[in-house]
Amino acid sequence: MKIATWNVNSVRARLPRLLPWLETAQPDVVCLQEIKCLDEQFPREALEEAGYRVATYGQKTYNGVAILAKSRIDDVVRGIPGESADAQRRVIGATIGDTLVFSVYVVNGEAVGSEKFAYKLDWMRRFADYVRTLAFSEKLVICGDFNVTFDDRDVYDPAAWREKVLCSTPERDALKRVMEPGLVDAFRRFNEEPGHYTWWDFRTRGFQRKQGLRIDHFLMSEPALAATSAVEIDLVARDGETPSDHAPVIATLG
DNA sequence: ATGGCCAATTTTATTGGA
Repeated sequence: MKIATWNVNSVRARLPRLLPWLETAQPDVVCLQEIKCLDEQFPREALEEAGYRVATYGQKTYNGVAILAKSRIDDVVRGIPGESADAQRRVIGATIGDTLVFSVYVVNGEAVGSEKFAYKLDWMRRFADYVRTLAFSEKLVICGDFNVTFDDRDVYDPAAWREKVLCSTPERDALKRVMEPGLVDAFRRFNEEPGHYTWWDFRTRGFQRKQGLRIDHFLMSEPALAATSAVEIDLVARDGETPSDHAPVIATLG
């Protein structure tokens, strides 16, 4: 089974890239972030015609997450349980077969010390409290755009980014708290080398200059990790016409 | 040091992204 995560930066704008990519990559499950539309605006019919069932948690203009799957999507959880109805829509989870899958879009944070940065740390703490309640003895896959790098290997210019947003110690500590109950950065089980990125800045032509960050991750419980044979970044999907600024990441289980 | 690109809406500017 292939599970993919992709921050598509608007699902409606990206549909001309998403549909052929599904045809080529043939993922069984796709976790989308930044769909940037209401549930009723989601291109559900086109994706169902492509062979996927759809669960969305959309929001106007900003944020919004979704899960696509070729098989049944059960027990859908939208948002962090307990948060208000008008909360930013950043997480959706569901049971697919024997695996609990979450699509997560962590707050960007703008700049270290800003109001949005404080909100990011608060959101991550609330998410960590929720994650703590999940079953780590089962196959648990929490993937998405975490907007945090783990270490210098994930950063094209570590000196320039030192303690900047996406690379700061408080954010990295917040991510560690999410993982603390028993989740692993699955990508690093297969590749220890620096220079593997999942996001590149449009403005600086970062992709063409190979200047990016690794901020899209697969966090897995040990049972999920044990079933995983590969975690790969799809650079082809980031190239070409009208790409997202993020590449998809694909985990192969079983 | 600065800005650059992209998407959506508030649309011919602004906001947010990272």
